[in-house]
Amino acid sequence: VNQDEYITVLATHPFRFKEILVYLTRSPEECLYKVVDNRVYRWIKLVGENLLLEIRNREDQALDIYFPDRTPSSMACEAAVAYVREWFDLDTDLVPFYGMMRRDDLLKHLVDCYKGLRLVGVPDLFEAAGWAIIGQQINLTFAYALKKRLVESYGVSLGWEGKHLWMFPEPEIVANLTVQDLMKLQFTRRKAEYLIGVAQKICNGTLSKSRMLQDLGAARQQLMQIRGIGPWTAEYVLMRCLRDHSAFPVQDVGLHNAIKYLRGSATKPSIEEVQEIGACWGRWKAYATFYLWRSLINPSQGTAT
DNA sequence: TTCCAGGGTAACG
DNA sequence: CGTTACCATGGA
Repeated sequence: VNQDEYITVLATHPFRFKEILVYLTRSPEECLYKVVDNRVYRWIKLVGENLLLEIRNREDQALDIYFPDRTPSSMACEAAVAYVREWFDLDTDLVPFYGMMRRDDLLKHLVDCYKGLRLVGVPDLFEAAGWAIIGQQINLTFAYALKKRLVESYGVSLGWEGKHLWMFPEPEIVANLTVQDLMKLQFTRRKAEYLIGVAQKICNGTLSKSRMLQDLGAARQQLMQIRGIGPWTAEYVLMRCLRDHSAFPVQDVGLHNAIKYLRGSATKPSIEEVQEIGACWGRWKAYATFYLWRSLINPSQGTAT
């Protein structure tokens, strides 16, 4: 391909890129990708080089990937396609998920609102685990601020057409930081220790995405044994990085709030209630959770009126 | 001012 | 063992 050419990637039906864009643009503080005129820009790391992607909608059921930075090799093109398919979960058949939603008292109102929305992933393991650790216990505003400081302090910035975008720091860099380095960015001592610890495990090969993908049950066990990774963080990584659609972060406050709003309730559900509700979602717990997160962006939709 | 945030650990009793 | 304090800041 040359710079004016592109690759078309098909998605299973139904697919709505617009819904993905709503999720991608939920925070103006996001620093790892940019959305301009309904096009998504982000650098991805390949074997020996970085590649800028521009992702555009194409009719209803497909995306076009452009390469504004340079003409990639055919191998790089394949990697880009694989990345986009994984990032936006283009290959999942959502029909059975919608069947489940329509039978579910809580979710049935959301099917028509968000039809075609995919579970947006975080394909890079360190980015996924790091983001989860950063997000523990603090509000999303502060979480995005912490991530931005980390990225702009220890990540790499790459430019194009006068603009620039950051890449999440390499685990090799973070593994060699001190707790004090991260505390300067307003990480708590604990958060700093957790993040550095996970970076070290990824560096020395103890923690590997490809190995965890071979056995998701074993992956859950391994994640939970890591200091700083409890049940919520383990399920979060399974859900967004390892693409386990049955992963279920029961402790998630966002999930609790979404259930509260949809029920028109004054109080959040107990953990036991969330377990009970989630039991009806079968192998789609992660997808159901993601759709409920989506409902928090525009809380007016989906509620009984 | 107080309380809660997309939790988890360590120190209690 | 179950329970509690603590983190560290922003927003409601």
